[in-house]
Amino acid sequence: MLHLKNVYLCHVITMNNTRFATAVHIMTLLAKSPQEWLTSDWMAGSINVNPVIVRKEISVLREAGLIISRQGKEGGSQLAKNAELITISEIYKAVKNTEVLGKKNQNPNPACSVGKEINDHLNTLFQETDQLVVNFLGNKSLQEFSDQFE
Amino acid sequence: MLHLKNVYLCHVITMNNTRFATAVHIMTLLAKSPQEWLTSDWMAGSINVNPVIVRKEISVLREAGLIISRQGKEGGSQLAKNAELITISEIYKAVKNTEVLGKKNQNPNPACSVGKEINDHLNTLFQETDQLVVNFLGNKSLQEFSDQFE
DNA sequence: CTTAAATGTAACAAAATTTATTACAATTTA
DNA sequence: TAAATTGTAATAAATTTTGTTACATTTAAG
Repeated sequence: MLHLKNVYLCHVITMNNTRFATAVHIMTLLAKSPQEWLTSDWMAGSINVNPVIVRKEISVLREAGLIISRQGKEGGSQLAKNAELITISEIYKAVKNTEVLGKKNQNPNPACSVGKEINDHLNTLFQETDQLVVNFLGNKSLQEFSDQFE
Repeated sequence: MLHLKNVYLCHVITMNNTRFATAVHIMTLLAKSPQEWLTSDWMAGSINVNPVIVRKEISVLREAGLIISRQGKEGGSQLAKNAELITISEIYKAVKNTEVLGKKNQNPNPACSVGKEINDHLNTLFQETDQLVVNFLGNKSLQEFSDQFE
């Protein structure tokens, strides 16, 4: 039997979370009120999550160049560019932190011919799948998405 | 000795981000040794995870009709059909229990026009994306995948 | 008949990740 | 100066994922 002692090294942040849904919600709110400076507290009330969660996600979207913010009284956030010019894939790429097919096992057995190569082949498959999703979302604009709402 | 009927209920395998990777690893091992009965302990040694994790995943793959198992001494698992006839999407669908774009927020504010509709529109987007991935993986056979290994 | 090796799976424990909360400095307007 | 807000660190709570133990059951072989 080929049994290695298990080593717990996995610190990969995964995507079993609401970050994409939260980010799309934020971006839709901003797209619906392009002239206003929406506050994190107000957006948190629409999403129904803690305002600090919203501020953290805004921080990520801002670093991706999708949002601008201003501090202080009368502060808030706006889209950095027209919603026609923002694709859903930009939002996805900003918040994405794992591949769509999940994570790989960390220490497959190198003494086994399958264990030795599996992660190389899974990497190829996972990356191709990610690219497919990015291309798909790249054809959808934030404007189109937000236009669906009444 | 009590002879209780051994009923295997409550199959809830919780969300597992390495589940697809583990399942593909198992299926590749089986595809590489089509006439052997591989044991869960041996496969666990190749993947380098706990044997019970492997048995749980085998149970799911068996229910999906992809694997057959036999118990007792000399027991183990085999593919239920030729690797040419198994697609990667079948493996994906068997183990998948979340959408590729993640989770949705559970209680967006129904008093907000965006909060009220967001999950309907996200559902459409998430389902379309899932279908895209399934179609992509449906064009790849297990045989092709395992043929990549030396 | 007995023993050994394997599956099947429940129950529980541990680890990792995600989400929420608290606190407060800094910024900005009035 | 006061009020409202962002930005972020630190930490706690909740949830999910992964691992472990235990043991009934099944099967082959001596």
